[in-house]
Parts: sequence; C-alpha cells; structure tokens
Amino acid sequence: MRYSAGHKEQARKQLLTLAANKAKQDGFGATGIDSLAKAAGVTSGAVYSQFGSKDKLFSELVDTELSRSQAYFMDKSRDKVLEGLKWYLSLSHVTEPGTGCVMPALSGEIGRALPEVRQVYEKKIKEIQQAAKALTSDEASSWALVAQTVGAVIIARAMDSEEGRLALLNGVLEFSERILREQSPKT
Amino acid sequence: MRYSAGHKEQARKQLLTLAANKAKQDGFGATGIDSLAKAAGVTSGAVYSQFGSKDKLFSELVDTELSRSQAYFMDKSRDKVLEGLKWYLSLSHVTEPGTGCVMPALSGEIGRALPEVRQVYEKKIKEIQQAAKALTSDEASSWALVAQTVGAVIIARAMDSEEGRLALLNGVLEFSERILREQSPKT
DNA sequence: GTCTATAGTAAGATAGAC
DNA sequence: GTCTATCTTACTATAGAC
Repeated sequence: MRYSAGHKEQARKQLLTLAANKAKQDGFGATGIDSLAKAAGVTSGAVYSQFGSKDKLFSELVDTELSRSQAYFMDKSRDKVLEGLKWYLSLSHVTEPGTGCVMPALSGEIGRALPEVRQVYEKKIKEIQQAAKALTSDEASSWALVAQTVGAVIIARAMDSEEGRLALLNGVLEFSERILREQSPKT
Repeated sequence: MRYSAGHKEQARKQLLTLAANKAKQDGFGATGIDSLAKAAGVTSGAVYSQFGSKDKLFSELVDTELSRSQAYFMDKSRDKVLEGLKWYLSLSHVTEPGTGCVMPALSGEIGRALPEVRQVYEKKIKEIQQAAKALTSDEASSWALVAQTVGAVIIARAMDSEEGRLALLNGVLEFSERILREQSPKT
C-alpha cells in the first residue's frame, strides 16, 4: 500500500477533528456534509467513503471528542482539576465552542441522536463523574459538579452580554471550588 | 371585526405553544415550518402571515416558553421550589421534552440564535437566579443551582439507560436540597 | 480513496384564491 | 388571516472518472 495504516488512521482522525470543530461551532444538524467536509479540507465524497452516512460520522465524531474531554479530567490532582475548571468556565471557552469541549456544544443534539451515540456518551460521562467523585468522596456532589459545569457553559452561550456570562461563570466557578474543597456553601 | 383581539391573541398563543412543544421535542432547526405548523393544526402560510420568518417565530416561541418557566419558579416558598425541583429532575421530565421546560430543550440552539433571542434569555434566567438567591442568600450557590438543574436534564437526555439517568438526576436533586437547606455538602 | 457531477428530496419563503 | 401551489435553494446520498 502507498500509505501505512498509521497514516490512514491519522488522516481519518484529522478529518474527524476538523469536522468536529465546525460542528461544535455551528451545530451538527445545522451544518451540511459539504461544509463539514470543507472544514476538513476534503469533499463530501471523501466523507461518505470514510463514514458511509451522516449519522455514522456523528457517532465517530462524538466518540472522539468525548475521549478528548474525558482525558482532560482523568487522573488529575485536585489542583490540576481546579486549573481545568478555570479554563472550562472561562469566557474564552464560551466564545470559542469550536475548540472547546463537545459536551456543552452538542449534548442537546446527542439527546436526540441514536442510542449508539448516547451509550458512548453515558459511558464517558460516568467516567468523568467517577473522577470527580474521587475528589469529593460524594456521589451527589460529584454529579452536581459535572452538571453545573457543563450547564454553566451552555447557559452562558445562550446569554447575550459579557457581564451576564461572567456573573454566571464566576459564580459557578466559585461554587465548584467550594465543592472541591468540601467547604460549607456559606458566603 | 369577526373575532375580537382577545381571540386573535389566544389563537396566536396556542400556535406558539403547540409549535414550541414540537420544537422542544425534535429541535427547532431540525423541524421544518410545515411540521411546526402542522403540530399547531395550521399550514405554513398561517405561520408566515403571523410571524414573517422562521427566526421571528423562534424569537416569540422562546420568549413565551421562558416566561412559562420563569413563572414556575418565581415567588415560591422554599418547599414549593423543592417540589418544583423534584419534577424538574424527574425521569418523566427527561423523557417528555415536548411538555417540559424550554431551557434544557433549546438552550443549545438559543446559543447560536440572534442576539435578540439571547437578550430575552439572559433577562429571564437572571430573574430565575434572583429568585434562587432569595432562598440561598448567596450569589455563587444560586447560579450553581440554576446551572446544575438545567445541565442535569440536558445530560440525562443525552444518556441512554434509565439507571444512568436516575443516578444523575437523584444525585443532583439531593445536592440541590442541600443547597436550599444550606447544609454542608457532606454525606 | 478522493474527486466532480448529479439524482432525488425537503427546506424556507412567496403569490394569489377565498 | 389562512389556504394551496410553487419558486428557489440546500441538503443527503450515489455514480463514475482518475
């Protein structure tokens, strides 16, 4: 063969990543195959020969992106997680969905996707919650931490003003720090 | 005139409500005008004579739905809010987005909508957060409460299994009760 | 494996009858 | 004000050249 299997895999991953950036920016369903392909520097024919259908592209794209997000929070110290949360709950993450986490960008669409996609989603988010639980030693607070972090970015993106977004992001960040330090939620 | 202004207003509201149910179920962008109109028992022509464009329909639809959600949480006692959260974080709310809150169903799309829509969204969610603050007396915890409640429903819908959904929903509900009772987040 | 070209379908929006 | 019919555009997916 002309190219090694490694090269082919790498080209496929790059197509997935670049298409994912476009999808996280504009929405997957709202973006045509032509646009997704163009974002990756190929044509729609290449996408269909690689993935077969738009649904299957979505499946693989979500899988790849979730693995990235999961790796971001796994096996990290408390301080590293707090650092990660500072970026996650930052204005730049809110204003740049294309390079950000897939969960706030595409969870709405994943909720309406095929069971196959949702199964992968559930597995990955459970692993993230388990990582959080290792720091909070508490089932309820670890789920709350995950939900409020993802929820905050989604809500911030739906807001209009920078002040409004910052009030939300800073409030949730402060509260997240309280959870991770197991302090009482008092002012 | 044949019908009173009150009747016209009521017909418009009903069209908005029924189209909103369809949009919350299947996504607004993913649903054609014909389908949205059909859900309300009219044709696409009626929608255009009432709203002029799909974007304007979305604007009014989001406005109406947010007012409904806001009213659900405003000026309620601590016990009434806790009751409300039990429904909000229930399996039936997760599996029936059409009759549920607009925020978990459409926040993702609102984040990509026109500034006009996001301005309304910001105003309403700030009012909801202020209502939460009246119960928690704390800026950070009130934002966290809002973010984790909306986030939990979005994530639960993106999950596949009932057990996974329940673990998340019950965890977040338990933690919400802690916030509202101002207890320490310990087990 | 990726390209160009195209088939077939469904979308947003408009015009004219009633 | 709502309907039916239609214009135009964009979409998913496929076929054939290289």
